[in-house]
Amino acid sequence: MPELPDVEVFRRYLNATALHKTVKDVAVKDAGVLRGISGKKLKGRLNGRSLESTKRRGKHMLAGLDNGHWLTFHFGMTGYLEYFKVPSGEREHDRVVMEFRNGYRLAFVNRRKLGRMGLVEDAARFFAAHSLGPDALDLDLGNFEDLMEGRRGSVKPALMDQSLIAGIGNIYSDEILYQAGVHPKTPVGKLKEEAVRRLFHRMNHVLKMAIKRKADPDQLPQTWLLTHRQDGAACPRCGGKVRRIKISGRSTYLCPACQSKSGR
DNA sequence: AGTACCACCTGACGGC
DNA sequence: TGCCGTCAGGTGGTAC
Repeated sequence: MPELPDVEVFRRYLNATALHKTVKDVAVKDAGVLRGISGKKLKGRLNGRSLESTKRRGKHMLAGLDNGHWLTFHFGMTGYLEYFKVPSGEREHDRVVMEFRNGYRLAFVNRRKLGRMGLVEDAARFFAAHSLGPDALDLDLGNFEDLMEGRRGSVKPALMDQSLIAGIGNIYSDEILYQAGVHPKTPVGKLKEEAVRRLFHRMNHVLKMAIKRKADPDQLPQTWLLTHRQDGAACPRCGGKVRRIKISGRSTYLCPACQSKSGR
């Protein structure tokens, strides 16, 4: 699930729920998701503190504590946040749960344990340690053109390279390429100037629209490829067949009729 | 520099 | 029904 739009939705969710509340206790249900800190230490550092702000870069989210330190979240493929007072039923995938003095809890939920949480003093150093490039939504056309300039491989791996541009994953890279009419295997160097511009504009459009629709696939336009990710499905634009191919082991969906390798 | 593959995890689904 | 392989939107490390 979590690419840039999803993480942005989580960030706004935390802003709307768990800010400015004093932490009473922290339950680390699975220390395996922690990085760089033990469960005991995390607990000690959070108790009595509160979350005062949030920031996001790509798929990473940080929550600023009232002592200047940062709680870090990465959601992996199945992570999300949930704020609640009374647990409804079994909560077997909660990995870390913070409890506040008001009786509410914020759970870091992660079915597959591919997500990560940590605590750092320096946000910039954290981003650097993960080799994160600029956030996809912080770029202007000139930045984007500069990043593509001199890039060697195919365009899809470039869009997904977090050290180049942070935030775009498998799903949204396919969507951006589809809307721009560019084949995912097109070498970046072969993209016409006009195609690079289209990619930039579609990137912004897709990410912003997805955030607006809460990154909920059910609310995303039926004209998008996203809602037709199935081999043999009808392309919403031309009625041709959507195909699934593999690019470095990841499923890639495209409409071969709409997406040309020449980059047009 | 860029790509492919594996590992890390759990669960859903289709075929037999 | 049970078993098996495959697939799923994440990253990090290694090998080429």
